[in-house]
Amino acid sequence: MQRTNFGGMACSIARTLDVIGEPWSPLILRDVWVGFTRFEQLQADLGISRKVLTERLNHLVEHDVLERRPYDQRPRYEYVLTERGTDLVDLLMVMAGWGDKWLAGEDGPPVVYRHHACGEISAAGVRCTHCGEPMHARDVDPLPGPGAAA
Amino acid sequence: MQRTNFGGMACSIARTLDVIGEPWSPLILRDVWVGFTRFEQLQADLGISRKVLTERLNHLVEHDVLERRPYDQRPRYEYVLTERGTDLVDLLMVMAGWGDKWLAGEDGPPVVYRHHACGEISAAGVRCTHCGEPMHARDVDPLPGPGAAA
DNA sequence: CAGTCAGAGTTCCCTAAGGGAACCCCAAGG
DNA sequence: CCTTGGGGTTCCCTTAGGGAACTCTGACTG
Repeated sequence: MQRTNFGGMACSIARTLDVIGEPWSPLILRDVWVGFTRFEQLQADLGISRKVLTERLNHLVEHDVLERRPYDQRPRYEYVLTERGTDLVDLLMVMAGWGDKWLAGEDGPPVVYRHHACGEISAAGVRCTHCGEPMHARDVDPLPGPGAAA
Repeated sequence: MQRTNFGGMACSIARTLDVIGEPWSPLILRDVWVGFTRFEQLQADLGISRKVLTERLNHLVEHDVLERRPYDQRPRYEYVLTERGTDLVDLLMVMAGWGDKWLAGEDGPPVVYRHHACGEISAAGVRCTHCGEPMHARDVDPLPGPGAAA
């Protein structure tokens, strides 16, 4: 194998990258999320090579992140987020937040997010699912888990 | 250019990918985070080609995610997270959470995280920085921001 | 003080993956 | 029955990743 396969590593980050770590995959998910769900739309919006788009879509469908389904009597298909894929949008929002904070420059962020619950333009923050307090790099200790390598 | 450059897109996700979207980059950051900070350590732990490791480290240093600094009188260097880099660990924790949830299988997660604030084994969750309520794919509307393309 | 050693890269060759353009297939519609 | 448009395939070319060998540098070692 030429490109190293991360899927077999005993690391959930590596395994996640095996699913969505290839170039373009997160942008494809972003587009599907915001409503560009068809092959031609994705190709036009992203400017991606059709060959690579085909490969990525197949990969994402195989890994149950997207579902391919017909939207017409004719052989026309759209791609929609599965439950797994919908969960990945959390990751996209955190990515967008980092880019907004560190890379947006003078003009400010190109896209903002209105949160339905409070109605405000806001951003995604990371918190502990147990106690609800902020959870950042220095706030945790990584420890071997049950699935650790023998 | 052969590999498409995402940095010029009016999208913070694309811009973030321009910084850490290449293969191996997130795993390098993970390793630096948990304490593998030197060239030889990274190479041995990841099994990455030395050539590619050199390229990735330079790229991450250029983008101010890592800092290269000497740790000896001899020409020996270690890589440490900058403030930008430390912020990126949020992203890694969300990635790990997704992998734990969807890819860990029977054995459970290979690594778990103990949160200092509450002392519990926990996970990273995404919440609105404004109101503190959960913030997922269906909870937001993306809208054009001040830095939107003309 | 020549020889060795370890860390931190470079260099080179080979293969595979991305870019781009052209081509193909199929079902409707005119 | 010819065109149109969505959704891909195919082909060729270039570049990026893998892997192994090589280099450079400042200690240590006898």
